[in-house]
Order: sequence, then C-alpha cells, then structure tokens
Amino acid sequence: MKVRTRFAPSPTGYMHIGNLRTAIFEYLLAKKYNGDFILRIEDTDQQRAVDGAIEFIYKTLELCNFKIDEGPMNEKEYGPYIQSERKDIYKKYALELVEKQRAYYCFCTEEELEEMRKKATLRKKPFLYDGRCSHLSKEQIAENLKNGVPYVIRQKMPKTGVTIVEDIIYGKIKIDNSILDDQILLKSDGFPTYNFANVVDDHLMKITHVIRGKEYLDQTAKYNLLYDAFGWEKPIYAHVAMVLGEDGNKLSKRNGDASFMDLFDMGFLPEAIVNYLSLLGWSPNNNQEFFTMEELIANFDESRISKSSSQYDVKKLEWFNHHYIINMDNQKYLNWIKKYFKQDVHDKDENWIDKLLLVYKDHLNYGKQINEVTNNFFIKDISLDNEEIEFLKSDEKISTILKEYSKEIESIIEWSVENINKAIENVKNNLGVKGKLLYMPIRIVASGFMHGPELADTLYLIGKDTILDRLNK
RNA sequence: GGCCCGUUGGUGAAGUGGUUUAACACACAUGCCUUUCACGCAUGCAUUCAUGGGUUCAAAUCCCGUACGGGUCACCA
Repeated sequence: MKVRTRFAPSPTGYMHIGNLRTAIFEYLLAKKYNGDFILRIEDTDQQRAVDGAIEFIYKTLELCNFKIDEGPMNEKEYGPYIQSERKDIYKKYALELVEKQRAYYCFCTEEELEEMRKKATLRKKPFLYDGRCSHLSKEQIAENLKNGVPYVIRQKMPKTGVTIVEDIIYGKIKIDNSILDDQILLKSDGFPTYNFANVVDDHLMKITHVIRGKEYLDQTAKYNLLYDAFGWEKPIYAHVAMVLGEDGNKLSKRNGDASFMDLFDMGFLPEAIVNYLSLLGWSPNNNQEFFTMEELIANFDESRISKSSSQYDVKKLEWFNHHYIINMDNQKYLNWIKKYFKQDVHDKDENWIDKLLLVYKDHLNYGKQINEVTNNFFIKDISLDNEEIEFLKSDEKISTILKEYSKEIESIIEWSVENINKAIENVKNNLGVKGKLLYMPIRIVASGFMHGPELADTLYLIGKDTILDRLNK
C-alpha cells in the first residue's frame, strides 16, 4: 500500500515553526517511502478562515521545497481538499453512524447543556453529556426533525472498558472509556467537527500515517472508536511533542514568537529553517547536522522522533543560516541579499555595492543583518561607542599612528586594495607598530567599528576622501 | 480536579543493563594564531542523567512511589 501523509492546517494565514516542523515530518515520512504528501484545508470553523490563506500555505511549503502531491490547488481523485466543500460527505457518514446506532440525534439546547455543565462543575467532575437524547424514540426524533428543531449528531461512546491507542512514538496508551464524552460529530450548522471530519477525510483520502501534535493524543481514543464504528482500518499514528518558544513556553503569535514568514522576512533561508527544524525533536543515528532535502528524506526515521518537547533556539538557527549563506555562490548570494539591503545607494555604483555586499557575505547570520553591519558606510558622521573611545585613549602612540596613516593614505594615487595594503605596510615599517595597535586605530576612526571584514577591503569601500575626512577631524 | 504524557548541561541531543571517568553540535568562557572580526586550533563548561526507593554482580538505561513540567477534558481546530 502506498504511504500517504497529510498536512492539514487551518487557513489562518499564519504558520508558526511548530506547525511547519510537523509538516516537515509528514513530508519526510511520505517521501522516504516514495509516498504522497497531501494538503488538506481544515476550515470547518468558518469564523477563522482568512482570505488568501490557501495561497499562503502553498507559498510557504513551496519555499520549503516541498512538493505537494495533492491539494486544493492541484486536485486529484480524492478531492475536494477543502473541508467546507465536503459538507455533504460528512453528513452522509454521520447518518450512516446513526443508522448503525453508533451515533444519535441530539436536540439539546445551549441552555440545557449549560445546566449540565454547571452541575458537573458543582460536583467537581469533568462535564460529560449525559446521553439523554440517545433514548429518544423514533417518533420523537421524526417529529423534531419535521418541525425543524436544530440538532447535532453525537457519537455514542461505550461507558465501560478501555480503548487502546497505538502510537509509533509513545507506544500503547490506555484510555478509560468512562471519561469519553459523547462528542458531537455534526454541528447544528451542518458542519462536521474537527475530529469527525478528520476521521472521515483520512479514511476517504487513504491516509496511512497520521502525524500530528501530541495534544491530540488523548483524543485518539475517540478516533479509534469511530474507525471501529465504521469498520474502517485505522491509520498509523505518530504524535509528536511540541516545539516550545525560546522562553520555554508554548509558541504563540501573541508572544511574538517567530513564524516561518517572520524568519523568512528577516533573511533566514528556507533550507536552513527546514534543516534546523528537522533536528528539533528528531535526530539521525549519526552525527550529521547539515542535510539537503534528499539527505533528510533518506535519513529520516520516524522511530527516532523524541517523546519530549524541545525548545526553539535562534542562535542555533543562525548558525545553520550562516552556514547556508557562506555556501551560496556569489551571484546567488547577491540576488538574495539585495532583497534585504535597504541602504540609500543612489550615489553608489553597482560595482561598489556588489563589493560591499560580498565583503560581508561571510559575516552574516541572516539577511537583514546586512543593514546594521554596513550602516557606517552610509552616514557622514560616525559615532563611537565607549569601548572604541577607550581603545583610542589606550596608548599615547595612537595619535602619531593616525597621522602616519593620514600621510600614507593621502599619497595613494591609484585607490586599490593592493595599494591600501602597501600603505598599511608602510605605517608598520615606519613606526614599528604591529598587531592591534597597527590596525585598530585606523579601523575605528575610519569605519566606526572595531569588528568587520578585512581592513583593506573595508577602507577601500569607505573611500579615500571619507577616510581622510574622518582622520583629520 | 480527573485522565494522558514527559523529565540527560543554558539549548538541541546521543545513549535502550556492562566498551560512559555521559558522544556530538549550538551558545558561553579562556587561551593561541592572525592585518582585527570571522574562520581555525586548544581548553573549560552534567563527579552525573528531576528525586527517593527497589531489582541486579552491574542502571541514565528495568520496576514502584514522589516532585516538577506539559497536554487534554467545547456545536475550536
């Protein structure tokens, strides 16, 4: 049987890295077995749908280099792939369950339910629907339906015994049937609930492996009972632990936790993000850290997914990103970095800009960093911080050294990196200084930074006039 | 509160009864090198695997209790 996995997001127009990580695992698992990766949109909650969200999801997955085998924008035989377009299907199956006496009509009103909830709270018990509507007679039901009384369809749960959930990560989990609520399958607006739609769709779409967040682990007992009620074969489950934010708390949009698009906009490369995320909660059986998509697919092993949650760490993501940036070829790098480069370059020539960007290639952790790092190339009056000022005061020879630089640079006729190096060499020989004392004064005064790329490259880009200006201040 | 799950360093983690005096990587710190930084190199960073007990000749690895953390109990997904 062909392996099929699915990514089933709600169309909210936002994807945090935890969701993406789950998608990565789903994708890798499918592709490892030469299977299909399906995209299904779970929009049974009409309130939450956002315009353009489907395009957004496609764009995200595409940037991550995932090939979607089937989905709303490339339908195959198991469509439609948007749940709101499958309304009739769910109703049909819900009714089938009623027919089989594994589900029943419920006409309880919001008020009645509220009443039951209150009682449960008083007794400090979790709320469970008492199943009163399951005792309605055929006639009463027919009557209510004829009169258009709003109804939902509820799943009839066994009251005793245990249901076993098998999970490839957590093993066998036993859930007491007595705590299971006669959950709603079909809402009064005719839409299915998430749980019901999931089971029906996964079965109809022939999904073989369901990979989802651990928060669904307890719910899975209800799923299994549904599969049994229909007489369908259950998929293989893999519940994956959560990805926590940097502070160790749950990821949330509200906390300003990074979403994929935030990271992308900051200048993190999708391949770096995917590589990093694949290693959050999963590890290969060797020490390899950098993986191409192909390697990830070949090496992925679902049985090595971790049971405990893991914390997101930007520093490590930056390290991955840095690695991917360094390894880009120059032309590709230039095209990429220019999207993030926002300095005012109206008076600079193309060649100068490329040189500047290239000089910083090995120094970036993410795209937007190019701006802060090149800032002093674009402002007239640079300001020095305390550490820099301290350094300039740290040795009395410094003013002499700077004067010498001024003289040497002044006398350069052809402005080139090579000649700048010669000038530095001259200062070194003339004054007999070396090491930090040699390069730090000129670096600080000319560029305003103690850190940066090669000195001669930096000086070349700043330009002779500007340097002399700054030296003579 | 009931139920379910988890707990190896600041972080990701390896480890599934002896070869572990707990790998590797990020971060951090220090030093070396160097026309800086980065890179590279070197060193340090869990005397211990939440905790107590048990099983065993032997436990991070198996069992039980406790603590802590998380999840879940909707006409939300």
